[in-house]
Amino acid sequence: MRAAHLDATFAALADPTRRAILARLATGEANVTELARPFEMSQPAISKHLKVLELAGLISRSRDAQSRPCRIEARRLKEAAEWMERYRSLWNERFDRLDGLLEEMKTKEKKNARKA
Amino acid sequence: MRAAHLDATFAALADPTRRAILARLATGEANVTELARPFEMSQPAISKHLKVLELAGLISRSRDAQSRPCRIEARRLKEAAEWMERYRSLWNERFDRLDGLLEEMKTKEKKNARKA
DNA sequence: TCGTTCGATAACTGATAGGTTATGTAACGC
DNA sequence: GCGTTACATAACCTATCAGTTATCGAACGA
Repeated sequence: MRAAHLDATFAALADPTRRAILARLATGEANVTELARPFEMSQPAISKHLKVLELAGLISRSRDAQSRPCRIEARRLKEAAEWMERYRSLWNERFDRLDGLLEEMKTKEKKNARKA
Repeated sequence: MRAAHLDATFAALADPTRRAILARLATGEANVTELARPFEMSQPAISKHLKVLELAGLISRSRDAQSRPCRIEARRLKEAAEWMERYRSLWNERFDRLDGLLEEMKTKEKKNARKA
Protein backbone atom coordinates (compact mmCIF):
# COMPACT_ATOMS: atom_id res chain seq x y z
CA MET A 1 0.00 0.00 0.00
CA ARG A 2 1.92 3.03 -1.24
CA ALA A 3 1.56 6.46 0.33
CA ALA A 4 0.39 7.98 -2.95
CA HIS A 5 -2.56 5.59 -2.92
CA LEU A 6 -3.54 6.70 0.54
CA ASP A 7 -3.14 10.33 -0.48
CA ALA A 8 -5.52 9.87 -3.40
CA THR A 9 -7.97 7.68 -1.49
CA PHE A 10 -8.34 9.99 1.50
CA ALA A 11 -8.46 13.08 -0.72
CA ALA A 12 -11.26 11.48 -2.73
CA LEU A 13 -13.14 10.56 0.44
CA ALA A 14 -12.84 14.10 1.79
CA ASP A 15 -15.69 15.35 -0.40
CA PRO A 16 -19.31 14.71 0.63
CA THR A 17 -20.54 14.48 -2.95
CA ARG A 18 -18.03 11.76 -3.70
CA ARG A 19 -18.88 9.88 -0.50
CA ALA A 20 -22.55 10.03 -1.49
CA ILE A 21 -21.69 8.67 -4.93
CA LEU A 22 -19.83 5.78 -3.34
CA ALA A 23 -22.76 5.12 -1.03
CA ARG A 24 -25.02 4.97 -4.05
CA LEU A 25 -22.66 2.66 -5.92
CA ALA A 26 -22.47 0.34 -2.94
CA THR A 27 -26.05 -0.61 -3.80
CA GLY A 28 -25.08 -1.47 -7.36
CA GLU A 29 -23.85 -0.12 -10.67
CA ALA A 30 -25.17 3.18 -11.99
CA ASN A 31 -24.44 5.40 -14.95
CA VAL A 32 -23.47 9.06 -14.83
CA THR A 33 -26.97 10.44 -15.34
CA GLU A 34 -28.35 8.32 -12.53
CA LEU A 35 -25.50 9.34 -10.26
CA ALA A 36 -25.96 13.02 -11.07
CA ARG A 37 -29.71 13.07 -10.46
CA PRO A 38 -29.72 13.57 -6.65
CA PHE A 39 -27.34 16.52 -6.78
CA GLU A 40 -27.98 20.17 -7.48
CA MET A 41 -24.89 20.34 -9.57
CA SER A 42 -24.05 20.37 -13.26
CA GLN A 43 -23.30 17.14 -15.08
CA PRO A 44 -19.66 18.16 -15.79
CA ALA A 45 -19.16 18.63 -12.06
CA ILE A 46 -20.28 15.05 -11.47
CA SER A 47 -18.04 13.85 -14.28
CA LYS A 48 -15.12 15.53 -12.52
CA HIS A 49 -15.97 13.84 -9.24
CA LEU A 50 -16.15 10.51 -11.03
CA LYS A 51 -12.76 11.13 -12.56
CA VAL A 52 -11.31 11.81 -9.11
CA LEU A 53 -12.86 8.60 -7.82
CA GLU A 54 -11.59 6.67 -10.83
CA LEU A 55 -8.04 8.03 -10.57
CA ALA A 56 -8.07 7.09 -6.90
CA GLY A 57 -9.09 3.57 -7.94
CA LEU A 58 -12.30 3.76 -5.92
CA ILE A 59 -14.52 3.13 -8.94
CA SER A 60 -14.16 1.64 -12.39
CA ARG A 61 -16.14 2.42 -15.52
CA SER A 62 -17.22 0.28 -18.41
CA ARG A 63 -19.26 1.01 -21.48
CA ASP A 64 -22.77 0.03 -22.45
CA ALA A 65 -23.87 1.85 -25.59
CA GLN A 66 -23.87 5.58 -24.76
CA SER A 67 -23.96 4.80 -21.09
CA ARG A 68 -20.88 4.54 -18.84
CA PRO A 69 -21.87 2.33 -15.91
CA CYS A 70 -19.78 2.93 -12.79
CA ARG A 71 -18.91 0.30 -10.26
CA ILE A 72 -17.39 0.66 -6.83
CA GLU A 73 -14.00 -1.00 -6.33
CA ALA A 74 -13.19 -2.39 -2.92
CA ARG A 75 -9.41 -2.56 -3.05
CA ARG A 76 -8.39 0.99 -2.13
CA LEU A 77 -11.14 1.23 0.43
CA LYS A 78 -9.77 -1.90 1.99
CA GLU A 79 -6.25 -0.50 2.00
CA ALA A 80 -7.44 2.69 3.67
CA ALA A 81 -9.36 0.69 6.24
CA GLU A 82 -6.26 -1.40 6.90
CA TRP A 83 -4.26 1.79 7.43
CA MET A 84 -6.82 2.91 9.99
CA GLU A 85 -6.59 -0.43 11.73
CA ARG A 86 -3.18 0.60 13.02
CA TYR A 87 -4.98 3.06 15.27
CA ARG A 88 -7.77 0.83 16.43
CA SER A 89 -6.05 0.22 19.74
CA LEU A 90 -6.39 3.93 20.47
CA TRP A 91 -10.14 3.71 20.78
CA ASN A 92 -10.42 0.09 21.77
CA GLU A 93 -11.74 -0.07 25.29
CA ARG A 94 -9.82 -3.17 26.20
CA PHE A 95 -6.62 -1.42 25.22
CA ASP A 96 -7.64 1.58 27.27
CA ARG A 97 -7.93 -0.64 30.30
CA LEU A 98 -4.58 -2.24 29.50
CA ASP A 99 -3.17 1.23 29.11
CA GLY A 100 -4.48 2.18 32.53
CA LEU A 101 -2.99 -0.98 33.94
CA LEU A 102 0.40 -0.20 32.48
CA GLU A 103 0.16 3.30 33.89
CA GLU A 104 -0.62 1.84 37.27
CA MET A 105 2.33 -0.53 37.05
CA LYS A 106 4.67 2.31 36.21
CA THR A 107 3.43 4.28 39.23
CA LYS A 108 3.98 1.32 41.52
CA GLU A 109 7.44 0.84 40.07
CA LYS A 110 8.32 4.40 40.93
CA LYS A 111 7.01 3.93 44.46
CA ASN A 112 9.08 0.79 44.83
CA ALA A 113 12.10 2.57 43.44
CA ARG A 114 11.62 5.30 46.01
CA LYS A 115 11.26 2.71 48.78
CA ALA A 116 14.44 0.96 47.71
CA MET B 1 -20.92 11.68 12.97
CA ARG B 2 -21.54 14.76 10.85
CA ALA B 3 -20.40 15.02 7.24
CA ALA B 4 -18.26 18.05 8.01
CA HIS B 5 -16.28 15.94 10.46
CA LEU B 6 -15.62 13.32 7.84
CA ASP B 7 -14.63 16.03 5.35
CA ALA B 8 -12.05 17.45 7.75
CA THR B 9 -10.82 14.05 8.90
CA PHE B 10 -10.27 12.59 5.45
CA ALA B 11 -8.77 15.85 4.16
CA ALA B 12 -6.31 15.84 7.06
CA LEU B 13 -5.43 12.20 6.41
CA ALA B 14 -4.81 12.89 2.71
CA ASP B 15 -1.37 14.35 3.43
CA PRO B 16 1.62 12.04 4.01
CA THR B 17 3.31 14.49 6.39
CA ARG B 18 0.21 14.58 8.57
CA ARG B 19 -0.14 10.79 8.51
CA ALA B 20 3.50 10.52 9.58
CA ILE B 21 2.86 12.95 12.41
CA LEU B 22 -0.07 10.85 13.58
CA ALA B 23 2.05 7.72 13.37
CA ARG B 24 4.63 9.38 15.56
CA LEU B 25 2.01 10.56 18.04
CA ALA B 26 0.57 7.07 18.25
CA THR B 27 3.75 6.16 20.13
CA GLY B 28 3.22 8.97 22.64
CA GLU B 29 3.07 12.71 23.13
CA ALA B 30 5.58 14.98 21.41
CA ASN B 31 6.14 18.70 21.08
CA VAL B 32 6.39 20.68 17.85
CA THR B 33 10.18 20.62 17.63
CA GLU B 34 10.29 16.86 18.07
CA LEU B 35 7.58 16.40 15.49
CA ALA B 36 9.34 18.68 13.00
CA ARG B 37 12.73 16.99 13.31
CA PRO B 38 12.22 14.11 10.83
CA PHE B 39 10.98 16.40 8.06
CA GLU B 40 12.90 18.51 5.59
CA MET B 41 10.43 21.27 6.02
CA SER B 42 10.32 24.58 7.87
CA GLN B 43 8.90 24.79 11.37
CA PRO B 44 5.98 27.00 10.27
CA ALA B 45 4.99 24.34 7.76
CA ILE B 46 4.78 21.79 10.56
CA SER B 47 2.82 24.24 12.69
CA LYS B 48 0.34 24.55 9.84
CA HIS B 49 -0.02 20.79 9.55
CA LEU B 50 -0.59 20.59 13.28
CA LYS B 51 -3.28 23.22 13.03
CA VAL B 52 -5.03 21.20 10.33
CA LEU B 53 -4.86 18.10 12.50
CA GLU B 54 -6.11 20.03 15.51
CA LEU B 55 -9.03 21.61 13.63
CA ALA B 56 -9.96 18.15 12.39
CA GLY B 57 -9.96 16.98 16.00
CA LEU B 58 -7.27 14.40 15.31
CA ILE B 59 -4.88 15.85 17.89
CA SER B 60 -5.08 18.07 20.94
CA ARG B 61 -2.46 20.37 22.38
CA SER B 62 -1.62 21.33 25.92
CA ARG B 63 1.07 23.56 27.38
CA ASP B 64 4.18 22.77 29.32
CA ALA B 65 6.37 25.88 29.74
CA GLN B 66 7.41 27.01 26.21
CA SER B 67 6.59 23.60 24.86
CA ARG B 68 3.23 22.60 23.31
CA PRO B 69 2.95 18.82 23.66
CA CYS B 70 0.63 17.24 21.08
CA ARG B 71 -1.46 14.20 21.69
CA ILE B 72 -3.36 12.04 19.23
CA GLU B 73 -7.14 11.91 19.72
CA ALA B 74 -8.94 8.71 18.82
CA ARG B 75 -12.47 9.93 18.36
CA ARG B 76 -12.46 11.23 14.79
CA LEU B 77 -10.28 8.36 13.67
CA LYS B 78 -12.83 6.02 15.14
CA GLU B 79 -15.67 7.80 13.36
CA ALA B 80 -13.83 7.60 10.05
CA ALA B 81 -13.13 3.91 10.61
CA GLU B 82 -16.80 3.36 11.40
CA TRP B 83 -17.74 5.09 8.17
CA MET B 84 -15.45 2.72 6.29
CA GLU B 85 -17.03 -0.23 8.04
CA ARG B 86 -20.10 0.31 5.89
CA TYR B 87 -18.05 -0.93 2.95
CA ARG B 88 -16.35 -3.84 4.63
CA SER B 89 -18.74 -6.28 3.00
CA LEU B 90 -17.40 -5.20 -0.38
CA TRP B 91 -14.02 -6.74 0.25
CA ASN B 92 -15.05 -9.42 2.68
CA GLU B 93 -14.60 -12.75 0.98
CA ARG B 94 -17.33 -14.45 2.92
CA PHE B 95 -19.76 -11.80 1.77
CA ASP B 96 -18.61 -12.25 -1.79
CA ARG B 97 -19.55 -15.89 -1.54
CA LEU B 98 -22.83 -14.92 0.07
CA ASP B 99 -23.37 -12.43 -2.72
CA GLY B 100 -22.83 -15.15 -5.27
CA LEU B 101 -25.26 -17.32 -3.38
CA LEU B 102 -27.92 -14.62 -3.38
CA GLU B 103 -27.39 -14.12 -7.09
CA GLU B 104 -27.89 -17.83 -7.59
CA MET B 105 -31.05 -17.79 -5.51
CA LYS B 106 -32.49 -14.91 -7.50
CA THR B 107 -31.84 -16.79 -10.73
CA LYS B 108 -33.57 -19.87 -9.39
CA GLU B 109 -36.49 -17.74 -8.26
CA LYS B 110 -36.92 -16.41 -11.76
CA LYS B 111 -36.81 -19.90 -13.15
CA ASN B 112 -39.46 -20.95 -10.67
CA ALA B 113 -41.56 -17.93 -11.53
CA ARG B 114 -41.36 -18.88 -15.16
CA LYS B 115 -42.33 -22.41 -14.30
CA ALA B 116 -45.34 -21.26 -12.29
C1' DT C 1 17.32 41.93 32.56
C1' DC C 2 18.84 39.79 28.49
C1' DG C 3 19.67 36.29 25.32
C1' DT C 4 17.68 31.87 23.88
C1' DT C 5 14.41 28.57 22.81
C1' DC C 6 9.73 27.14 21.40
C1' DG C 7 6.27 28.05 18.66
C1' DA C 8 2.65 31.00 16.37
C1' DT C 9 1.50 34.44 12.93
C1' DA C 10 1.77 37.37 8.75
C1' DA C 11 2.48 38.05 4.04
C1' DC C 12 3.54 36.14 -0.11
C1' DT C 13 3.65 32.51 -3.99
C1' DG C 14 2.43 28.75 -7.15
C1' DA C 15 -0.45 24.85 -7.63
C1' DT C 16 -4.74 22.48 -7.19
C1' DA C 17 -9.79 21.92 -6.15
C1' DG C 18 -14.36 22.52 -7.23
C1' DG C 19 -17.57 24.75 -9.52
C1' DT C 20 -19.45 27.12 -13.84
C1' DT C 21 -20.89 27.53 -19.16
C1' DA C 22 -20.05 26.24 -23.74
C1' DT C 23 -18.81 22.86 -26.86
C1' DG C 24 -17.39 18.35 -28.73
C1' DT C 25 -18.18 13.36 -29.57
C1' DA C 26 -20.04 8.75 -29.82
C1' DA C 27 -23.87 5.81 -30.16
C1' DC C 28 -28.76 5.22 -30.39
C1' DG C 29 -33.73 5.57 -32.47
C1' DC C 30 -36.23 6.82 -36.35
C1' DG D 1 -28.85 10.93 -42.46
C1' DC D 2 -30.58 13.54 -38.37
C1' DG D 3 -32.02 14.83 -34.05
C1' DT D 4 -31.33 13.10 -29.33
C1' DT D 5 -29.20 11.18 -25.47
C1' DA D 6 -25.12 10.34 -22.56
C1' DC D 7 -21.02 11.82 -21.37
C1' DA D 8 -16.36 14.13 -21.80
C1' DT D 9 -13.53 18.09 -22.50
C1' DA D 10 -12.10 22.96 -22.65
C1' DA D 11 -11.73 27.36 -20.79
C1' DC D 12 -12.47 30.05 -17.10
C1' DC D 13 -13.04 31.74 -12.14
C1' DT D 14 -12.46 31.84 -7.19
C1' DA D 15 -10.97 29.79 -3.04
C1' DT D 16 -7.98 26.99 -0.60
C1' DC D 17 -3.53 24.44 0.12
C1' DA D 18 1.12 23.74 1.01
C1' DG D 19 5.10 25.70 1.19
C1' DT D 20 8.38 29.76 1.92
C1' DT D 21 10.81 33.81 4.75
C1' DA D 22 10.48 37.18 8.17
C1' DT D 23 8.78 38.50 12.46
C1' DC D 24 6.57 38.37 16.85
C1' DG D 25 5.54 36.69 21.65
C1' DA D 26 6.00 34.07 25.75
C1' DA D 27 8.57 31.66 28.99
C1' DC D 28 12.81 29.85 30.58
C1' DG D 29 17.72 30.16 32.37
C1' DA D 30 21.74 32.64 33.80
